[in-house]
Amino acid sequence: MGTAQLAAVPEPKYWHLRTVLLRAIDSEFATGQVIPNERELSARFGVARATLRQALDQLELEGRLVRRRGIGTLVAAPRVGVPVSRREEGEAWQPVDCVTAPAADKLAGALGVPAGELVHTVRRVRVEQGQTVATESLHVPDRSLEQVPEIRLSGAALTGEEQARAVLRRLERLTMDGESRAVELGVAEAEEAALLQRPPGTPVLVVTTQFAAGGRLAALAVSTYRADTCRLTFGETGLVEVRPAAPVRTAS
Amino acid sequence: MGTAQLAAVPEPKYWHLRTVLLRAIDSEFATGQVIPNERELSARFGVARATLRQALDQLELEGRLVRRRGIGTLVAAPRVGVPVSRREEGEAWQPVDCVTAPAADKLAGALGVPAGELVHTVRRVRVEQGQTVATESLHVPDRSLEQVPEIRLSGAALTGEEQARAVLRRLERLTMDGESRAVELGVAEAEEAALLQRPPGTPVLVVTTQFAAGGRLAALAVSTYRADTCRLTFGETGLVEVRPAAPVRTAS
DNA sequence: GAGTGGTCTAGACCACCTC
DNA sequence: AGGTGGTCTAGACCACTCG
Repeated sequence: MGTAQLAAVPEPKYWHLRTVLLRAIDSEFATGQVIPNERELSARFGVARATLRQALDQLELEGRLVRRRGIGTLVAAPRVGVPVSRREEGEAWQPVDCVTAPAADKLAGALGVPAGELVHTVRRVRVEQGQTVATESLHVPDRSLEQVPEIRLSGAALTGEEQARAVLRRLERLTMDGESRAVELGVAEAEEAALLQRPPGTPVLVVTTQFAAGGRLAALAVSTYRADTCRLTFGETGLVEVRPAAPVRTAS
Repeated sequence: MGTAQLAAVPEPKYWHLRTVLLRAIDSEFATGQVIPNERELSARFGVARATLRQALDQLELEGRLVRRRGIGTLVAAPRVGVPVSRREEGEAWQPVDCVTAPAADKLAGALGVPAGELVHTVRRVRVEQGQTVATESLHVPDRSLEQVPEIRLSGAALTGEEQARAVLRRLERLTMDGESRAVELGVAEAEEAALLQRPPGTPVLVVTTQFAAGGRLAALAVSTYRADTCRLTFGETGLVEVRPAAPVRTAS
């Protein structure tokens, strides 16, 4: 008779380890507390250090652990809820600099303008609770600002940050029809990783926002949020205070 | 792909490898094409297989590669845009089953009802282009449906799927005030991973949706989307087509 | 059976931090 | 100096897929 053996295969050691460690940090450790070091844990569980690290990698991806070189591995704080919308974001984002240059092919295609068109790219960072949680490149074709009077402060050369503020102020005067967003998983490359104070390869949530004005694409923002510390929130804020602290698994 | 030199420098080998491989799959390989196997690549680049795998891990996390045991490593197709909203989702989700049980502490807390309250949990999967891209647990406290007449089809016992459809139909008749969403990174555990046809530990985008009716939380949905293949889209759909990406070719 | 990716080991050295 | 996590090696065996 057909004996269907589905669970005949034992689960990998690193996955079992993850489960054990997850229970441990949920019950025996407090946020911010340092857990035993990797060499001790691997000895205690009787596995190679690489195997233990595989389990820690998982928990770090889930935002449950933070590893600090030279320090140790800490239990992570719950993720911060970060509202994603143009409202009430004014204070959250800090302009860093701005470059104005002809658009490369790829960027021009994404903006729907001819290659070589002049585009302002504003770089901003978002700081939440004293920590940089996101960086953004906001691309604004110069033609989008044609109707908006230019802002001239002085004859002196503007710093990058001043240029950024000038572009943002002009953009604010545009009446926007709406926004369209996409969210996907990515990794931070060198420059972004540095701004986020994380090593290259750090997982990030990439939010692409299209701003429409006059039925056309007026600007494009590419924001990258630290996936380990951020929970992006959308829609009516403060609808219900309830927050599912941990992912809710079915209670069968 | 060419045998590139590894610059002996500050950045880790695996990160440099990732860059080299990324350029290669962008320029020399088509979607769906199998790249050389790990042992050959590690030999060609003069690194240990584990190091090469670290680079492939990154590219897989970015959704650029797909690894299939026994087959090889393939260049992934661009991510699918998946609209996230209650509109036009009717067809996308397929009910699987439904369990009705008293809420455990954690779930009750998330729903804002007393522990032990009767809660319907509808399990659904979302199929896009023939592939399961998401699973969802939709939690509906029975008290939310009090005002909606129960649907009685027969005296016979209903299958899980029939129960699910019944709950969904009743839920549809509620007038909703709005929805509030959060998106964060997670990993799929055993059951979810199986539904998504992926191994445990697979990165997923977890979307938590709160449905409000009458100023109260009427239902809570926890949806997990495959992070490797999905790009979640919000807001006005079809505003402008987003997708800078790279030239897409397909292997025959 | 041959080839693939997945897991695991037991080391080694490095970069970073604190004392 | 001593401890931590980060990187890297050179193997080994396993699970899966295919011809």
